[in-house]
Amino acid sequence: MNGTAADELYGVLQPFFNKLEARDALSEEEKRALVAAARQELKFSGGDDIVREGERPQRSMLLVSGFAIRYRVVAQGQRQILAIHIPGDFIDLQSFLLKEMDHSLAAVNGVRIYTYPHENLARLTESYSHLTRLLWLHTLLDAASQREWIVGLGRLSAVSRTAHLICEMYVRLKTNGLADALTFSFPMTQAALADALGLSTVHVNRVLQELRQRNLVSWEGTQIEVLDWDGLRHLGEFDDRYLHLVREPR
Amino acid sequence: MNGTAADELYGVLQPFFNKLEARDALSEEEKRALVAAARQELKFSGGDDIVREGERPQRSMLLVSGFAIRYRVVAQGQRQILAIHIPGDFIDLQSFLLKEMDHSLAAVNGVRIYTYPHENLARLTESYSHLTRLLWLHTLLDAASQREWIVGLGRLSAVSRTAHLICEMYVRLKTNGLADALTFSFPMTQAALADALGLSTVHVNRVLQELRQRNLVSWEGTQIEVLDWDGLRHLGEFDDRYLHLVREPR
DNA sequence: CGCGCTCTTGACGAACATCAAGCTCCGTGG
DNA sequence: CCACGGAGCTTGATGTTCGTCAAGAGCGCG
Repeated sequence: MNGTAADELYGVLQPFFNKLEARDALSEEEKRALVAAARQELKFSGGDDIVREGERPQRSMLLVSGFAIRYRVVAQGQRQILAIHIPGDFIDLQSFLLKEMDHSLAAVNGVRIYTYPHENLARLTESYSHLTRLLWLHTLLDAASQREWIVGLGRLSAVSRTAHLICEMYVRLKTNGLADALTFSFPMTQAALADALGLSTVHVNRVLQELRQRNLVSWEGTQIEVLDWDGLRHLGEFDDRYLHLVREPR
Repeated sequence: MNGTAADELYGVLQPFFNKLEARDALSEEEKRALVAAARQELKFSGGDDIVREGERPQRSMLLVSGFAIRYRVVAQGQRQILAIHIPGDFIDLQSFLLKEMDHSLAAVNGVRIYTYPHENLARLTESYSHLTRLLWLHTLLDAASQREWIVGLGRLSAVSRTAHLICEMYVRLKTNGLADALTFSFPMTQAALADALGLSTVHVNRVLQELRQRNLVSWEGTQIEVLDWDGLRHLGEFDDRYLHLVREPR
C-alpha cells in the first residue's frame, strides 16, 4: 500500500483508534501496523449478508462506515440479532481463531469494510504482544455487551431493555467519535429492533410510544435524540461499567 | 513450585488440557508453561461469592473441581446467570484485560481453583504467541456460548431453552473428560436453573416435568441422564457447531 | 424433633405474541 | 402529474406463555 493510500486509511480507521484509545494507549507504531495489515475495501448495501453461518472466512473485517448486525435464525424462521455494530468495530475478529462462523453477519444500511487477512493477524500476534492484547480486549468488549443483553433478555421488561439498548448505542457511538450532544443516527427499523430485543414488531412499536410519551427519547426516522438521559438510564438500568471506558495499561 | 507439586498440578489441569486439545494441538512446552504459571489453590463452598462485580482482581482463576456461575443482579433483586462453568474452565480470564469485574462469580457447590496472577499471564503473552491465541480462543468460546444463550432467551420457548442447556452441559462436560455415556452430575437447584434460563422457579419445575414426561431426560437430585439424545437435541434446536469442537491449527 | 431448603401443585394475573387491518410515506413508471 | 406498490409504522382485538401468590409435601440436618 503506497503512502497516500496509507494516509487515507489512517483517517478512515479513526473510529477504530478512538475505540481502542478509550481503553489504553496506542503507539504510533501500533497504528501503523494496523494500517499496514489492512487489505482491500468491501461495500455492501442494506440487507445484504456479509458472511454466513457455516462459512470459513480467510479474513476478518473492520467496519468503517454504516451499521452491521450479527444474527442467527431459529427453526420457526424467527431471527435473533446478537450484536449491533458501528463504525470502528471489528465485526468478524472471532473468525480469526474460531475459524467457522457460528452466526451470520449482515449490513443494516450501506456499509464500508476493510479486510484483515487472518495470516496478517497471525503475524501481528507474533510480533506485537501489546497490540495482540488490545485485539483480544476488543473481542472481550463484544462479550461484555453480550452478557448485558443476556441480563436484559432474561430479567428486564421490554421497555427497560429498549431503554438500555438506546443508552448502549449512544455511549458506544460517542466513544468511537460518532455522536455529539445527545443525538445520533440509528438506521434500524422497528422490525429489526424487535429481532434484537427478542420482541414482536407490534410490541416494539408500543414500547417506543411509551418512551416518547414519557419524554425520554424522540425517534424520527433514523434519527434518535435522547431527551432525558438520566431518566432513560434509570429506566434501562444502564451503567456503563461493562463498556470498560477506562484508559489504563492492558 | 517443586517437581512433585508440578506433577500433581499437571494431572489436576487435565480437564483444561482436554478442553484446549479438543480445538488445537497443545505442545508439552506449552503445558509446562501453563503448569509453571499457576499459583496457589483456593477453595470455596457452595453459595460463596468468588469475585464480586466492581472488584479488580490481580489474578485469573482456573476451575479444577466443582461448578461455578457468573451472574448479575438487577434492580428488583432478581438474578441472571450469565454462564455455568465446569472443571477445566478458566472462569475469570476476562479480568486479565478488562481489569474491572462487570459481573460476579459464585461457587455452585464446593469448588477448587488454581490462580494465575495477571503478571504471569502477561509474561505468557510475551513469550508464547500460539498459547496466547489459545487463551484468547478460550474467551471466544465463552462468548460463543453467550450468543447461544441470547438466541435461546430471545427466541426459544422455555422448554426448548431448557433442553438446549442440558445438551450444552453434556457436550461441554464430555469434551473436558467429565461425562461418559449420557449421564452426568449437575448440582444446580431449580431456583438456580431459573436464574440461568430467565424463568421463575415454578415454571422451571413445570418444564422439567414436561421433559420427564416426554421421556427425554431423567433428573434425580444432582444426577441427569439423557434418555433420548436426538429428541432432546431436536427440541432444544441444539447444534454443537458453536462449541467449535474441531482440532485444527489456531 | 423441628427447622429450613427444595420441590411440587393450584388459582389467578400480567406481559407479551399473534392476527388482521389500515395508515403514511416515498420511490417508480406511465 | 398522478397512479401504483411496497416498506415501514400504527392500532385494536384476542390468545398464550409465562409470572406471582400461596400453600403444602418431602427430606436432610442439627
